Amino acid sequence: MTLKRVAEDLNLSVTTVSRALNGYPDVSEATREKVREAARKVGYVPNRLAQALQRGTSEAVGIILPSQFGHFEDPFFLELLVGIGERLHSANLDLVVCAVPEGPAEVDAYKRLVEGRRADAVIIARTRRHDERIDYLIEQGVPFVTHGRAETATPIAFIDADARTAFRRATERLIELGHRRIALIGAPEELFTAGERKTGYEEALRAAGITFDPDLYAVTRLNERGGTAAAERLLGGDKRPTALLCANDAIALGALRIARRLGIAVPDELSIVGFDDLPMAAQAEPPLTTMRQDIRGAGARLAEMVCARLGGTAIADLQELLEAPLIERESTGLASQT
Amino acid sequence: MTLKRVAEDLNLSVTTVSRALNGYPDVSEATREKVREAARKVGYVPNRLAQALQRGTSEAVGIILPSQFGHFEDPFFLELLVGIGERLHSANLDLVVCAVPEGPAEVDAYKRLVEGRRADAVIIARTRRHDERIDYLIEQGVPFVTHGRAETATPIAFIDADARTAFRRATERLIELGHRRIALIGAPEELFTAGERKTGYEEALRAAGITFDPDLYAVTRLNERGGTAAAERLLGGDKRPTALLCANDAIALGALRIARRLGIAVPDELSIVGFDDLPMAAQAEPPLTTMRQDIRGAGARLAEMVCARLGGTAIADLQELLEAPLIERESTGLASQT
DNA sequence: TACACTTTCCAAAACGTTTTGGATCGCAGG
DNA sequence: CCTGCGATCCAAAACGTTTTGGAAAGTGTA
Repeated sequence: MTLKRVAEDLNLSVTTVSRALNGYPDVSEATREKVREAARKVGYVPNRLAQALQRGTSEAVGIILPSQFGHFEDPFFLELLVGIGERLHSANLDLVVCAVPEGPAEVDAYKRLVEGRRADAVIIARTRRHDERIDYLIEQGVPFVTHGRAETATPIAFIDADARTAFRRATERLIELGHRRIALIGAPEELFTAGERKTGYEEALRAAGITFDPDLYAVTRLNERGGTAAAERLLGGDKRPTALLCANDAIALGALRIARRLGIAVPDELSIVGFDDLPMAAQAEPPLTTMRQDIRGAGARLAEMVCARLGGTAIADLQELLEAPLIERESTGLASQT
Repeated sequence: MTLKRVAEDLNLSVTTVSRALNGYPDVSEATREKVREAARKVGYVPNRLAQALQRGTSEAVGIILPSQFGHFEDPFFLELLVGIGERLHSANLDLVVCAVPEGPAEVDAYKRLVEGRRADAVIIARTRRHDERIDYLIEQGVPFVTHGRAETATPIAFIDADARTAFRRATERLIELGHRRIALIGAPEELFTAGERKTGYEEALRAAGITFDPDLYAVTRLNERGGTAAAERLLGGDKRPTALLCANDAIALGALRIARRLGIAVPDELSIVGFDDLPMAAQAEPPLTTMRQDIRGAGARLAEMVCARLGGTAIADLQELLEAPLIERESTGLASQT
């Protein structure tokens, strides 16, 4: 059902019908009502493509889903996606998703998205320190917002958890509990957030006069399997840490499993801290101490920010750092006296 | 950069440029090369919206993400999404995702998608026995494929795990191991697959001359929390089952947790079986016996099917039932003699 | 009566493609 | 010289909308 057909039925011009439906003031209330009624009755729905073509915008935002993140172990992305999707939907924007293997294909996918005018703006998640996707978008002048920061020449619109502060506080708390040998299982170093987490951890150590021990630092992928691997290495050695700070709840849960397998009591012999506060964290055995991040909320905010960006809001007004408070449960406790 | 600009640069008509790029035979090889070269040099990318409008197709398929499924506990959807997305991307189709709360908003979202010509076809996941989304799409004549079957008047294109056979086999195996009191934690009954699973279970019981005991049947949501709740009920009673068949790995993991909390040894006192074979299943303590389902593969196949459907393949040729083989690990064993 | 101003409507252009239905030219065959 | 034909090219219409720049009719004012 097209505008033309509705217009013919009513013996009006398409112009008038269009303007009636779009709330222009130059159509009488009587005809506006007639038009609304007729449109409703025949089930008229505007053709998105025609609208988009005419307006020169596609009313859609794109996001790339690196397939690697699709894995079960990493529920982060779906949660973010739902947050973004819901909010965009209520703003009457479509969300175009491309799943591509991580690597050069990613930038290509963004290219197809923006150069084919399929999306007015894009969202980037899991930013890397030096991110070609961001470089490309800046160069092209495409509006975008990111979840996570990056090292860029010009400022970008982002939302991010303040992982540095969170990790500093968590480390301070562990020190307060008497821990001295605190290990960090960090994220892959190309991720911007990896540096933040490590910095926060180091700041707290330094403030307490503890020197950073490279043997107490491991890097691994952000999933449970990564956690088990790293924990095996760290806990298998002779200078075993008394506390384990994990980049992720998934990693922390993996570490918890290893501790159990090795017969290390948590929290009596080993304290473990995660990040994210997944629902599973509270149900772990013992319930996991972690830093809370509202991922779905961040997704919703990201969607709002992308709308704002499209509406012309300045980048400087679209940079948000979210607190990630420490939720103390039962996986942390006083350091053992050994 | 538009077709017109390219044409002007070359002193050709837009017609010729268009036809040159699209491989029509009525343009000389010499001009075709010139056009290709010029287009490449100025970075011409066709405007998807204009193409879509003209062709009357949007080159996109839609999928609705019920927000409820976005939850961390249920990684199913993301995996499916990645499978679908990758394959569609390589077929040069866009994937438009809407996240909406489950309920009437779902059908509305599909309406917006198809009536606004935003998608040529749609994919439905987690089908319900009586599914308004499907009814609507059939009525509208919109091509669609589903993950999961449904009770419909006319046949539909679907892909689904053969949960009935899988659950029958699993139950048979438990009976073979000496179990008599086998409980089932099923999915919410409005889901089509819930009935399939229960039927398979009942078939095996009947064949072994065991009568179905309603006290050994619980229904719960398909996530870990659902599993803990249902297991608490089933294991707390006096006529405790010796085996637990779960609709889901997530549920099974929840049940495992409850067994541990109640001090019930797995598998010595209680056998537990899941479904999906999430990566986590193999790493559970003890490693979970489960039925394997390749969700990402199903997603890819779903994408192929939707392409086939758009290409005119008959519905009858697009109905696939996938085997879900039993993977025996250490959460199952001989029935205890109590 | 003429003028200006409002209100209400509309024809036509535009967005960037694809496709239809020729038009033009050169050349071979009669 | 005319006809027919293949090889190239192109103008214009079409897809469904929004927007521009009026036009027509009504209303009050001088």
